[in-house]
Amino acid sequence: MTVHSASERSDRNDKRERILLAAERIFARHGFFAARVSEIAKEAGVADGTIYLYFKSKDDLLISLFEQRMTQVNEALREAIAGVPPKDQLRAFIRAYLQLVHDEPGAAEVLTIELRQSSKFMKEYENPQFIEFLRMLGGILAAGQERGELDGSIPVHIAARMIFGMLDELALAWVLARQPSISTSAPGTRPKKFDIVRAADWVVALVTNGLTSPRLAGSAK
Amino acid sequence: MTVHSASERSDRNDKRERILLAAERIFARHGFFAARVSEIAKEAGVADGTIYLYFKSKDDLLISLFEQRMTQVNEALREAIAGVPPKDQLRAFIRAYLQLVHDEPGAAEVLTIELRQSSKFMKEYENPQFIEFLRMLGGILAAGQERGELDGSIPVHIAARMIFGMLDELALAWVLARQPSISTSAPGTRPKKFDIVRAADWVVALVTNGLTSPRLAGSAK
Amino acid sequence: MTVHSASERSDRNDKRERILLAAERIFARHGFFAARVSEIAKEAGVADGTIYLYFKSKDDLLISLFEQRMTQVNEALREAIAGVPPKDQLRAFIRAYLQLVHDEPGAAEVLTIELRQSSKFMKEYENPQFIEFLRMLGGILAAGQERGELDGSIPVHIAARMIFGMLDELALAWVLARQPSISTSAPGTRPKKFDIVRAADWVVALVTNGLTSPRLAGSAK
Amino acid sequence: MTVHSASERSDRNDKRERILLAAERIFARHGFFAARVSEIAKEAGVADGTIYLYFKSKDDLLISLFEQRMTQVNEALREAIAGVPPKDQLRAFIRAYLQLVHDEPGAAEVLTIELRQSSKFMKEYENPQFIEFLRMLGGILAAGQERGELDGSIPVHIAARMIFGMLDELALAWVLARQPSISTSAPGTRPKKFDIVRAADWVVALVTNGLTSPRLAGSAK
DNA sequence: GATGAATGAGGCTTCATTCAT
DNA sequence: GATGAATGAAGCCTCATTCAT
Repeated sequence: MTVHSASERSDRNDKRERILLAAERIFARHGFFAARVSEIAKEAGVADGTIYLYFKSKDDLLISLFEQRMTQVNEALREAIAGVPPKDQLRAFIRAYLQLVHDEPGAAEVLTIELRQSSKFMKEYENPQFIEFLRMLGGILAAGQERGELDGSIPVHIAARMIFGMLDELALAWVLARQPSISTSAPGTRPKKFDIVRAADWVVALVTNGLTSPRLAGSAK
Repeated sequence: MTVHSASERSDRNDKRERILLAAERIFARHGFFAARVSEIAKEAGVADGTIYLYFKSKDDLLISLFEQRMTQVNEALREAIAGVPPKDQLRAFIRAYLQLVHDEPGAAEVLTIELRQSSKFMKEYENPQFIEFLRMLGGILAAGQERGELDGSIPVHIAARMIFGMLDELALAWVLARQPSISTSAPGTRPKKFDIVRAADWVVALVTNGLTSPRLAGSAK
Repeated sequence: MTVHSASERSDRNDKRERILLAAERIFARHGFFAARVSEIAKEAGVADGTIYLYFKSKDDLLISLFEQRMTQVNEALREAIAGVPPKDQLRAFIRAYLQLVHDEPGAAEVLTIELRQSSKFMKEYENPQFIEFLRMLGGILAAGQERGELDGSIPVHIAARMIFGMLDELALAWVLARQPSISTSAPGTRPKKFDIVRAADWVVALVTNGLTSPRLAGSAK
Repeated sequence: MTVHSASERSDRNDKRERILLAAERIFARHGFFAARVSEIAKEAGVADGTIYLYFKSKDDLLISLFEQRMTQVNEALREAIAGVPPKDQLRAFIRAYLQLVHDEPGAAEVLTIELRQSSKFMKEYENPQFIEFLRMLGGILAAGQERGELDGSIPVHIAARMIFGMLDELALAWVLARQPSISTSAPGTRPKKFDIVRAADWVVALVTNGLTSPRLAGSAK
């Protein structure tokens, strides 16, 4: 309401956002457990105690990071499929997801690696935004089934999981492959570098037609 | 050296195996970082210090567990596809993998959740048995491509990753769904229970023919 | 300096007094160490920093509270014995003290419990108002001895301490007994509730005649 | 059962006792809150972590210290009045208590100062051994009343409290007076040194006959 | 080999105090 | 004067690892 309101609110949001960004970087670099709160504070350019003005605990910091980033992911995906013809929405969804991974590798690393990590969070905390993600993907598949375009024999929630599994594994492989590689790992052990954006077409191809050779596909059934 | 050698060696192996089994249970229950070495020792029925006679460190314990279990998995998979006609090997591989998950949920939980755990292990340590797993799966796919049965436009190592991603995600969803679950989680948030063994057919269906409705598949291309 | 001086000074005193009152309540509720400066500020309706405009530190706040309250106590006691015949002053003193405890249980709790709190305050800081309290009580006793009404074999400063000990212990027992008590303490463990004002007569009786049965008292010596 | 049992048990008890003794000294020196666990460990000649093998927390350490020392006090008092004619038990009790204070000033300091300190412990934790102490003292008084030797008009539990108050205050004054005195306190502010053992007779005198001059006592009533 | 009591480095977190607004 | 967000020092406690028995 006052002239200060806007800038104060933005200051506050700025600092909160800076801490989240710093946490993202540090979690990506060391993993949640190995990450030190003091290192996050240093990276964010704030005092250790300041983090606790914005987050209840280190755990809360990770959860907040999940929620914020997954919310952004869901919003981006929702936009990506908005106005797209139903039959092309699955392709749009997959492409948009891998594009996000490409554009925000740090976020992808945290979401991909830490998300499932440590039963701590998978068991006691059900990421509501991840649920939402699966719901959106499942909705696209269900609509396709209703239109008769997609095979109805695979339960939608299972199919959604499988597709997420593919995307997630590709994201992980890509994220790990693009590391500067600190250690002198034996050649060939690290995942080969590849174009994650281009990989979207492979996922789409697998999901829509499977791996069966097109030559055989017509006569297969 | 003595007449006791055999039994002593077997005693030694027994104890090592007991510790690994205990570690598997505790890691599955709490996750690697939250697991306490002393709890593993208690579960194994040995003293804390005894663990360090068989393993260099807690890290080494997890890595050894990975190697041992993945080696067993690879052996089981190798047996499962041995003697199977090449065109049926992919199906056999997928079925065998999910059957193993079903039979050894504790091992599956550790492999699935902790495997990607924390850059700590994915970056500094390349699980050689996991590489071998991907190589085996990739080999099946490459052979199929060479026989002209499988589409060659998707790189083999990418396709192998995608398939592993599906299997891994299904395993994770299934493992988490079967928890007794202490807390009263909101309805619908926890993955629905499903038959992981039956899910194999869905994976095979997706991988071979995709999700496109069979009616359309013929006329699609 | 300005025409506002008076009201400003009184504003200032008001705020200082509000902070002292808030501190008294919070110290009584949690004890000095467990009390948070920010909670005192909130109770007083001022900002955290404001407290430091009126007090040097948290320690200073406690000490100021002691001085202020003990000064009030001493004034009240001085008034209570003023104009009272010498031989009745001890009784008046004791009654007035326990009446004060009854009327200001919060102050009593802080004075009683925190007064001897931690060597921190008993060793490095000699509460001058407490000294004054003992001096006043000792003066009454000395006068009684001089008049031959009181036995001179017990050193005055020791007798004063003993009387204060009785009063203080009764105050403590009474203050703790009147707690709403959150926890369900085992029956009989918490001090029984009693009338602290009426207890004054018991103290007077003990101090003047001891516990020896009146029947025996005459023939005792 | 084995030859090691005895010494092992005694080793364990030794270390526990050493930690308790160290805690007693450090608590007496700085007070509970200002005392540092690491300083206690150093004083006890053990590592910081070792303390947590014997006590759950710093709080538990203080509570254990209370219980142990008060148990010893109660045992000593019970022995002191055993075999003493009922009419002399009160005197014996008082003397024994102040003798204990004299012999164990460190314990007395902790019990006296920290016992009531910090509502934390007085509100949430009712020292069962202190209850027992009051019960023993009350029992002596009740027996005296039944025999007609003591005046029955003061409730026993109140009288017990008053006597404890006297003893406690004397103990406190004596403990604080015997300090080497680090700070340069103004002369006369610190309690005068006195013989705490001799003070027992003053307490007995006050408790039995009051302060009224013996000359007047006979004609008083 | 086996034990498990002891170690002690190091992290998360709190909170009295400051100071720019 | 008043504010309250920010600071950062410092403490309690954990737990992987060691080593004397």
